[in-house]
This record gives sequence, C-alpha cells and structure tokens, in this order.
Amino acid sequence: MFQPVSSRVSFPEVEKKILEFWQKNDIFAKSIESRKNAPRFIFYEGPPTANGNPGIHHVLSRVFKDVIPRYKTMKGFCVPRKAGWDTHGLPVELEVEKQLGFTSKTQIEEYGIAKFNQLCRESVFKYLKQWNSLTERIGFWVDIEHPYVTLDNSYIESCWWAVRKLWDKGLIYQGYKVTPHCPRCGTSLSSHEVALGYKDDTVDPSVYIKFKIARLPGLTDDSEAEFSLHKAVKEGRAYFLAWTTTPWTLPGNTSLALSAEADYGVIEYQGDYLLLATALMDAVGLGDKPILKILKGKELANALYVPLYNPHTYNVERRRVRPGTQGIFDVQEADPNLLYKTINAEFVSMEDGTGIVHIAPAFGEVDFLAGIENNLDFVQQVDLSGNVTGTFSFSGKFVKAADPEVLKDLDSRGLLYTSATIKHTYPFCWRCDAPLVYYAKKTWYIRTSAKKNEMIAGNRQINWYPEHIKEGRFGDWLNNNVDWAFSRERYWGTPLNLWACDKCQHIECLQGREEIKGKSGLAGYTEDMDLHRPYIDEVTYSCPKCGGKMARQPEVIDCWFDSGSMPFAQWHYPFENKEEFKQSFPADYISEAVDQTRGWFYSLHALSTLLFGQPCYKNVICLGHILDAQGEKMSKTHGNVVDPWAVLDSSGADALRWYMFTAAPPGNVRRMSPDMVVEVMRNFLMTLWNTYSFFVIYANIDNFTPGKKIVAPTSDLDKWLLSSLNKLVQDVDTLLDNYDPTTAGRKIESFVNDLSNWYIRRSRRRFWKSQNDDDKVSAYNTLYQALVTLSKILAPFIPFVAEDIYQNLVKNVDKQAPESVHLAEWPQADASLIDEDIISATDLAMKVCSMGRAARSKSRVKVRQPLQAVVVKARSSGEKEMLTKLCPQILDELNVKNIEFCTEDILDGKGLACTIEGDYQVGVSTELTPELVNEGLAREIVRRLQTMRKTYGLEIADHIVTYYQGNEQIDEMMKEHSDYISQETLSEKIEKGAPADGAYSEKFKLSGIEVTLAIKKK
RNA sequence: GGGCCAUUAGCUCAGACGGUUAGAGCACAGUCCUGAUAAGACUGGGGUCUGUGGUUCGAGUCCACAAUGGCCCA
Repeated sequence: MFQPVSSRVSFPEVEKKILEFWQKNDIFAKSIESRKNAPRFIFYEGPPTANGNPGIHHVLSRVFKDVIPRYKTMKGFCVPRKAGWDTHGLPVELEVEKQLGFTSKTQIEEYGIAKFNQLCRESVFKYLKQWNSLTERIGFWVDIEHPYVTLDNSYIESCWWAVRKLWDKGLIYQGYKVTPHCPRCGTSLSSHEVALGYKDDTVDPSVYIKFKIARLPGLTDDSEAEFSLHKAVKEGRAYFLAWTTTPWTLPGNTSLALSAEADYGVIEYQGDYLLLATALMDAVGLGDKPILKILKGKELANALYVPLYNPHTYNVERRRVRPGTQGIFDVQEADPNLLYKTINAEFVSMEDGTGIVHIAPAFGEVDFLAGIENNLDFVQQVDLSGNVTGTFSFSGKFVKAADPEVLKDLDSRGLLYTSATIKHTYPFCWRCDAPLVYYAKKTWYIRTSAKKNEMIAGNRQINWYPEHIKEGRFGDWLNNNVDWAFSRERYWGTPLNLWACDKCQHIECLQGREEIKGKSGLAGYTEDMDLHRPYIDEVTYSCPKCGGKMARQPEVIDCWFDSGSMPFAQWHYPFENKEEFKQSFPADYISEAVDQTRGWFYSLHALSTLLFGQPCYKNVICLGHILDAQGEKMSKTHGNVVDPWAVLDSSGADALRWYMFTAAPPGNVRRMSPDMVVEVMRNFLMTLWNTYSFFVIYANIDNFTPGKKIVAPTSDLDKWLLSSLNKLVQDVDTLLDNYDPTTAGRKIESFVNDLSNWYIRRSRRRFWKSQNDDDKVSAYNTLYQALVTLSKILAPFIPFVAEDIYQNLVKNVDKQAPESVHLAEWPQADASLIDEDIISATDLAMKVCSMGRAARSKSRVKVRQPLQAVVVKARSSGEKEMLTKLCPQILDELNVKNIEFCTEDILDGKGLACTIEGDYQVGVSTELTPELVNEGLAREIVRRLQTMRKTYGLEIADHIVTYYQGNEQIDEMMKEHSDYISQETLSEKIEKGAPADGAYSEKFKLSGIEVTLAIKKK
C-alpha cells in the first residue's frame, strides 16, 4: 500500500514535512559523506553580504547554485558545498555611519575605530538568520554550519599570504589614481556611490580661455599667412582657445590636447590670432571670420605656450612622474620662464568645446593618464577639503567659490574669451550633496596588466553560459585590463599587510602571524589579537635596514580581493588544509549574476591567474537581473519588490524554483510577478501531482505492488511512454551536463503534460477495468516507472515534491532503497526501449485526434454520442500504417466505431464534418443509427451516475445498486448496455423501478425522455 | 560617450541549416469532456515578428543603421 495522496495539495505543507525529514535524517550531510570516496565535483559559493534582507534575486542565484550540485551528486560525484559570507567593505561602513549619523571620516576617527569596527562586525550578520532560513526554505543545500567568513583572522591571513605572493613577484606597486572625491566628507567614493549622485541640469560655468602661444613648431615665413602668424606669436598676440566647465582646475593646467587628424584654423579676432578646430568655429561664434591658415592637429603637437599660472609664482609644487614608475613623483625646480607643451590625443572630441582640450593631470582620469603618457607636469593646487592652496588671489576658497575669482583674474589679464553657463550632468556626493572633485591620490596597485595575456588565455578555457559573456562582457573587460587599485583609505576591511619604515621608507610585506612574531623590536602584537584595525595599526617593529620604526600602511584592502581569495582563503591555505585546497581547486562550477563580471568573476580570475597561473573555475552560469512585471527595477522606494517569503508561503519553494529554471533563459533579464509562480504551480506542479495522485488511488485499489509481476509492455501506449521517458532521461542528462537546466526543465514539463493528457487519459479504462490482466499490470508498471524516474530526474529541480513522490512510491515499498531520492543514483536511460517509430506515430495520432475533435465540434454532435466513422486523408501510406496501428487510441479518443482512409479530398456535407490542416484532412460521419443513439444514451447514463456517485459522497471503489425509471427506449437501452454501465459505475445490480429506501435519486431529461436514476451503496 | 544583452499575440516565452499558412502557456469569449486534475479538449478574437535600409528567387531568422528597455563601464 502507498500512502494515500489527495489530488488537493498544499505544496508549502508538503515542503515543510520534507524539510523536517531532511533535517532529522541529515540527508544533506549524507549526500556528501556517502560519496566521500567518489570523484569530486567542485562548487564555489560566491559569498553574499548578510547585512541586508535577502531578496528574490538571491533566490534566483541560489537555486541555480543548487541544481547542478544536486544533479552531480546523483551522478555519483562528491560535491562539498561550503557557504561563505562577505563581511568587509564600504557598504558595511556606510550602513554603520548612517546608523551613527556620521557624514565624514573624521567623525569615525573621533568616535574610535575600535568601536566603529565592532559595530561593523555586528552589522554584517544582522540578517544572518533571515539568510539561513531562506536558504533552507528554498532547498539550497550548502553547509551553513561551517561557512568561510572573510572577517576571520584565518581568512585575513590567507589574503595576506596572497598579497605577499604578489609582492614577491613584483606585482604590487604604489601609484596614483584619480578618484571621485567628496571634499566635504574627505573620502573617495566608489563608482556605485557616484552613480547614486548624478544630477542632470547642473549649472556650471562654460568658459573659453586663451592660452598664449610661445612657439609653434615647423613654421616658416614662406607665405604671407605664415609670416603674419609667426609675427603674432613673437609679439604674444597668438592664442590657443580651449574650453572648460571647471575654471578652478585651470591653475593646474599643464598641457593642451589636440586631435592629430583634425583641422585647426587661425583667425583674427580683435587684433589677436586665435587657433581652434575649424569644425567648431560656428559653435564658438567665430564662424564668420575668414580663416587665415589651416593646420593639422599633428603639426601643432609640441607647440609651447605660457602657463596661465606659473605654479612657482604661487608657491605650489610642480611635480613630474619618474619615468618607468607610476608612483614616484619628483618635485621640479622653480622656473620663471616655464612653458608647457601641447600634445595629440585620441580623446579630443569635435562634439563640443574648441577641439583643444585643457589638461590638468591632477584632476581627471583622462588628464592623469595623458600626464603619465606624455610626461607632463602635475600641479595639484587644491587640498583634500576642496580648498585652493598656494598664494593665488583666490587661495583658501572652496573650489566652486573660486570659479568666478579665477575668471575675474583671467579676464583682467585678457585671457578670457567668453564666459557663460551650461547645464549638464554632474556627480554630487549622495550623502552630503557636495560636488565631487576628481582628484589624484596615492593608491596601491596590483599589476594585473602584466598578466593580461595569461588572463585572456585562461578565459578561453572557461565555459560561459550564456556564451556571449566570454568574448563579450568578460572578454572585453580583460582586453582593456588596467591595474587593480586595491587599497582603500578606510577602516573595516582586511588590513593591508605592508609595513614601512618611518626613517628610510623601506617597505616590507608580511605574510602572516608567524612572520610578525619573528620580527625584532616587535611591539603591539599579542597572540590572539584581532587582526583588524585599529589593533594591527599598533604593531610595529625595527627596520632591518636602518633600525627605524616599521609601521603598517594605513589602508585596508578592497573587499573584492577578499572574495576573490576564497578558493584558498576558505581553507586558511597555505597555513592549514593544504590537501583540502588541492582537492578543491579549481572549481567545476560557479554561478552569479551578470554584474559580477567586473566583481567576483574578475577578482577570482585575476587572483587565480596571478597566484596559480590558471583559471579557478571551469563553468559559469551567469544570471540576468530580475525586474518587476512592468519592467522596472525592483527597489524598496518604488515598493515593487517581490517578497520571496510571500511567494514561498503561497506557492511553495518548488513552484518558485521551477519558475526560476524554466520561465526564462537564465542569462536574460526577466520580468516577474507572483502570479507567474502561481501559474507554474497550477500548470506544472499540479499536473505532476495529479498524475501521482491518480496512480496512488488506483494502485491502492488494485493492490498493485511494484516489481511483483513483470510483463513485457505490449500496449502501444506503454511502449510509447517508455520510449518518451527514456529519451527524456537522455535529453535531461545531456542538457544538465551542458549547464542548461532551462531547456531540460521545459522538456520535462512537456513530458509531464503528455503523460497526464495522453497516456493517463487514454489509459484510464485500463486501470479501471475489473480484470487484473497483463494489460493492467503493464499499465501500472509503466506508469510507476515513469513516476519513479520522474522523481529522480526532477530531484535537482524540485527537491521537495520529488522527495515526496520517491518516499511514497519507492522507499515505502522497498526498504533497501536509498533513504532519499537525493541519495539515489541518476537513472540510466535504456536506449533499447526507445522506439522512434512509435513516438512519431503517436505524434501523428495526436494530431489526427486534435483535428477529429475539431471536426466533431463543427458537427455539433456531442463527443459522448458515438459516431460511425472517422475519415482520414494522410500524407503517405507510411502514415496510414502508423494510424492503423494506433487506431484503437484514435477510435476511443474520438468516440467513433471505425477509421477509414481516403486519398481524395474530404468534403463537408454528405453526412461528414471535416477539418483541413496543411496536407491533412479529417472528417467524421454524422449520420446516427438507432444503435448509435442508444449507445450514446448509455454513456449519458454512465456520466449522470458518476456525477451522482460523487455528489452522494461515495468512494471511487464503492459498489452500488442502481435503479432507473424511463420509457421503453430506456428499458431497451439499459438492457442492451447493462454490462457496460455496471462496469463503469460499479453497479452490482441494475433494477428497473422505484428506488429502495435510502437511495439517492435524481431526475433528468435525456433527448426529451424523462429519466429517474437512483443509487444506493451496496 | 563606449560595451554587452533584449525587443515575436494583452502578459510570459518557443521559433536548428534562411524555405509551405509564425507557435505554446496564461488571460478573454463560446462549446465540449471529465470518478486523478484547481485540470483538459476544440473554436474564436488578438501579430506591419520594434523601425528603416540592404543581401537573396525567398528574411522573424543574415548584414548595416536607428529606436526603446536593461546591465556594466566612463
């Protein structure tokens, strides 16, 4: 006996029961333990941060993370899955700052780093409970009891080891990086934060500045034009015209950039000569001036011009990068006759401005790089609070306040061409609303670009799903690789393990606690200290070079370095678990959303390539984002967030999982609403459940015991189902091997649909009939096998329902069977059972039935009324054979007596109703004989009796006595079809006349005849 | 401003190689079927396959450009 299964089901309740079962019996642990000697399949969990509530998009990634390891486990692999938590980084700090009401870094330092970091430590696990319970509820099997945590000392130490490795390879250097900086908060902002603060329609100055030309190369006095230009240059009346929206950067100007291929024209304006791109003269309002001379941008490179402000005059340093370094800037000597040179650059646009771009290398990414490349001077006349330094007339002022002063000053010296304002998009600090300033700062770099080709080569070995990521987003990112600026001037993160001497600047990279302990003159170190700031900042020792004091560099490490270190840091490698690391590197599979191409996918790949010279993951499913039903981004402020718990409570985890797997390809953005999950539940899960329930109901009635009696399937229906089933197993196996759960799931869905709506529908009578013959046993065996196999191939997708089916159909009757479907072997497809002919024949029969039903509906004769014949025009004699073979199924489905074939067109009328589809034609004869009418009546009676049984509350297998009253035709019909009626309705007797006491009776009018029917339980 | 992806019915999605009449589910309407089914069948309405050019005997499919949306980067 199987446990009774109601057709009505609450999936959340079933799931609750299964969760308890798994927990009580430790099934997840067993699924790994039982395979510990098997080959490993390695999965890496990308660590989320638990300082926010998990959302629906986390469900998406977590179920995709789950499905492949479950599948591989069933395929015989050992798949350990260690959970992980990302715990460092700016977002955590910001959360705490918000909580404390801080707006600047100085407030943190006044408050105390120790207390601040303690709050960060608490904050990162604020939602741990929610994360763990959601993880469990959706059936994501991952070891949350023993996670790796990036804030652990052991984890930090592994990161240190990695930094040291890179240091030893010469891949770490200190350089400058232009970062968006908030002058009021005194801190750099991450790109994410910058994105939060863009404002359209920001009003800024739009000014055109004149730069006095000192020398133009290659000028001859051959022509009149050149002669007069040359003369103007000598007399100081020739200028480059450049445009800017940030006048405060002008004292930092050290070059002008021109486009090599563009044409620049010389025009006369108020007695001066101006140079600008011919293409932009109209826009600048000089379109009407005659052009005296045209020069190519490349002819104008290396021209010299007079600085607007000679920095030495204003007590500001002028520095230049030492060639071959990006980090060492040498202060240049004062030069009262200082001139700057022009350069050619590709970024010069002909869209706006003058085609001559003002370059201030200290204040912009593009400018900075141009500065390095062309060995330009760096003049940084603004401090980190955004105030102008030096002895300018506007020194001490905030940059924005300095703007008008700078213009006034330039105007007074005749260097301002025009001044207006412009509206454009500009970033502001999302916290304090101050305008951001791009500012070159010292930063520690990892020289990833040195291993660019290795990273690109490694990427070729990785399988990306979808494939376009490989050469697209990720490939592009690698091709344009720039060095990784990995230090942060912050507090809560893995401290940078670099110590520098305060006397001789000697720098050392320490790789762990052991090494620290061995240092002479060590102070501030204790055995069990927290390695975070501020404690680690206290650790000092003697400089081995000069005996000075070695103190840690103040920065912490980018938290992406943390997560990218997880392949080894999760094991505290190389300090411990060397074997464990070796066995679990590289990963076979990872899965995250597409935004991780520049995040985790990259940090893993970069570190793995730099440290181990190979990629650390082989296969990636890269997921798209989830939008709401309107295609809008989900956000708390919009109130359009889909709450995973609401969906789980109403539709259940399996419905949600199935939706995630099958509704859209994983890489696409998807629009989602809870309704869609309800649809999945009704359409797929309910259908599956009802086939399961159907089987159990009848199997229990017939005392069917699996495996007791094996008969070779003789029925075409059984052969067809087993063919489809085995093909399905093959397909799903291949598709999951190719990391495509979506297509695999859709194939299963289509199979389940056919199982329910063709196999069971067509086989109903085989289960219902009273004889327990071979045909019935074969039907039970076939359906049983289908359901059991389904439970196994569905297990990775919908682990709960699959488990429920398995427990009842397998474990319940076979105590030797594995304890859980998730400990079972993946089913082996039996290719010998796949009969392609029966599959195509059945497809054709289905098509003919579909057309036949259309024809019947056209004829307006109810399906319950048998008809004499269906006439089919097929495409070939082969098809005719197929249909002949499957003719019993077609006759039954269409409720007709005979099938006839023809080669001529079938015409409507003449007692036929027909439908045409392509080359196919199907007609049904509509003429009724008295025999057919009676048979129709009999079916009508059966239908009424069945409904009455149901209304009366009888069990399916209850036997009854049936009473009837009607006219002569009814009498005759009841006699003629009494066997049929008895069998269908389990009537032990059919009696004419008034019902016995206590019988349930109803009156009907059938074809105009009054009929009274009554039933009584036997 | 650059890169990647998407755009097929009201909604969610299928549509190898270019080839008859572009499909399914949901939703809507009508009819039918049903002792597993909250399901199913049939019919109907609903499509300038985002647009414009091009290649081709033939384009939803290939190419170019554009629009809209999403993501990432400036």
